[in-house]
Amino acid sequence: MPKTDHNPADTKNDGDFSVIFAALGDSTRLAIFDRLSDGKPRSISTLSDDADMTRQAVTKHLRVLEAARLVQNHRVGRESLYAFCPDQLEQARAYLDQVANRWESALMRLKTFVEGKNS
Amino acid sequence: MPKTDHNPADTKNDGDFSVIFAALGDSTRLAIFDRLSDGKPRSISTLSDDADMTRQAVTKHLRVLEAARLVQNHRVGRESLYAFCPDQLEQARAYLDQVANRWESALMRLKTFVEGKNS
DNA sequence: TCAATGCGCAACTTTTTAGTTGCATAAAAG
DNA sequence: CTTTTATGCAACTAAAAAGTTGCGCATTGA
Repeated sequence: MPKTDHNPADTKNDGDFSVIFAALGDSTRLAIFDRLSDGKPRSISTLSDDADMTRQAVTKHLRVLEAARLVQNHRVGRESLYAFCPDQLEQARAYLDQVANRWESALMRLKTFVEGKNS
Repeated sequence: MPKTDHNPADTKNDGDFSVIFAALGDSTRLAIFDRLSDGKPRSISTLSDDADMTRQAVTKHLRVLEAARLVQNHRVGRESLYAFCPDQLEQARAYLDQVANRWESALMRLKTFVEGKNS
């Protein structure tokens, strides 16, 4: 019932990417990430100003983004600045490209198959 | 505190994309989506075989993917077949490209600025 | 016809996530 | 030195997500 067996390298293969997508899968977090993509680091207070929720809530969202390594944090003085971090974005893009390519290949095979039958 | 005001077109702008990412933000769903990218539609039972959870749980995941329009469903006989659906994948890719481009532009501006100071 | 297969629906439990409030502390600004 | 600003931590509530079980029904195949 569960599985034939459990290949350890199997489930962790895409589990990595799902963390990135999960982090982006909340409109508040996506808005923050989007906003930080202009390269300017911002403090928690600044990011909270347009967020119609408490600063604490925003803090939690920022930590989710940080845990997914989509943003980086460094403290300067009394402020905690969050900055865009491009690495995982690239990972996500590469993964989606891979999936899209697999789909394209499937389309091509189908096309070839159909054409073969018609000729 | 909450906000200066609430621009109606503002929050819904990326809320659309967050639905896609949320759907992919679960390792079970991402694995299913990944698997279907080979173009072959599969039944719920088939997809449940490698999922180490109940068929009902898989069904729920499939409906989340369907609601995000990442997969399509059509029933044939007693089987409910789920098939890959490329449209929203393209949307997600386009969005990530856009963010990446904004980041690149920011980098370029910074580079130009620094070079300007050094000369 | 009868058993097996594939699903759907509904009710339910468990776990996570989102968000809040209250309080304490460090840094800046006056 | 006092006040304001920016943050952190902890405990808490509320709501959504993940997953289960039980049952009933339609399709398929023997």
